Amino acid sequence: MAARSISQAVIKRLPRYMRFLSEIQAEGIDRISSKELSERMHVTASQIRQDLNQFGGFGQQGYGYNVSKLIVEIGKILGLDKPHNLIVVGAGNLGRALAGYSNFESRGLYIRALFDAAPENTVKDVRGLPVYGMDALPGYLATHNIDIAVLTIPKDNVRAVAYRLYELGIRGFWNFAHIDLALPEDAVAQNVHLSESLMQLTYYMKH
Amino acid sequence: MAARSISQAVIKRLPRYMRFLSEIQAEGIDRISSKELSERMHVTASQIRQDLNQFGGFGQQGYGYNVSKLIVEIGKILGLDKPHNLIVVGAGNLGRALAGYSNFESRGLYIRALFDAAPENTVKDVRGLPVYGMDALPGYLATHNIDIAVLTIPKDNVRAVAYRLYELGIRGFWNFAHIDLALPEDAVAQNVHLSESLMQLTYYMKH
DNA sequence: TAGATTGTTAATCGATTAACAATC
DNA sequence: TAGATTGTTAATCGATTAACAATC
Repeated sequence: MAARSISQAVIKRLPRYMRFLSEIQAEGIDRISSKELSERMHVTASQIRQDLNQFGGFGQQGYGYNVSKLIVEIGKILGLDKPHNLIVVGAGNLGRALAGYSNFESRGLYIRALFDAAPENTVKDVRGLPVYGMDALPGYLATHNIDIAVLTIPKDNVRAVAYRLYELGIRGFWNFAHIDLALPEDAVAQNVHLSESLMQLTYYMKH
Repeated sequence: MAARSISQAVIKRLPRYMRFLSEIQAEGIDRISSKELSERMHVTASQIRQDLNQFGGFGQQGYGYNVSKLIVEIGKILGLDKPHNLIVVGAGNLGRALAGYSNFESRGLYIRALFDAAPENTVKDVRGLPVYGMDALPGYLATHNIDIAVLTIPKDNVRAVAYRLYELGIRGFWNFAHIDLALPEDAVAQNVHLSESLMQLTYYMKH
């Protein structure tokens, strides 16, 4: 489908289109023009058309875009047309918070289990999900089709754990430790730096 | 200090400079050239010099940059030269996870209390922080110098709660609900959309 | 058909990189 | 002083916006 070299700016915007289109769909609207969408999203209509056309002509002249179709198409682009199975490594508050996001499932993203160095410390389970010790990882990954690991463990352990998971076949890493995780070519890491977001807030409060 | 209209791209990078410089400082290094820093951060030396010079000449020809000084200067730009007091509204897993980030304090960001619609459900407290009911907000904010609210409550309540907090004097909002929070001119919201980050990951896994 | 709105090219704007004179 | 590296201007690159012909 998508030609090589779609800019990162466009890819960042795609999930945002998804969110707004889902809201619009939930309102029972099934047709929208780039102009209407641009007003809701506070971007230019030109940008919307330009972005979507990187992937193909999803609209229709004189009509606009079909909301349901667009959701499906953007979903395909984002790799959401097939389900993903995830594990959370690190069952602290953050790991449990992410495991509890039930709305991931509406996008085909299923969190299947949590792993923790001290699973016995986990007082309450999250949505009935199992919590295992780290030594259970090889066995679990050998028998379950997991493709993404959510890393919510302390910074110092991340590289080692990620490498171990890579060896066990995981190729997608959603990393919340305060480190830029670098991995072999065939793996992908998305590093989330929450504190950097907070510092942007303090910047804008000052200026 | 900073002239108007520093680009958003630069502001996003500033906290990242902070993180790397702190690491470098922790290694006992107190002097670094833009070239060395660029190799660590995987950006161009040109960009580093260009970015820093938007705010003033922090370096010295033939020498480079003093790490400690640079940390202080970027801290000033980011508004971290004065402490910020925060409350977390929504004491679920995510709220408790953020309240537990002890390393915010090294940047002068102090989480002082949590608030929740059902505070009695909070089994374990976080680092000894108090958890209050929502009706305690006016009294608490009248007697404590809080300037940032961390919103970790369900999407449907966010706008109403944010407006209430705004009326009680809060001007900084770090919002984790799946919504773009819009506020009056004199307030600032930083919206964190975790699921959008996950969808970027699935995109890159597919392509 | 006339009106609306896309797809797409061209123009503009902004951000990044390169280059080098200034200077420590 | 000579060497190193910044600060800063100029060149390049890329992303956004404007405009309009194509077409539903």
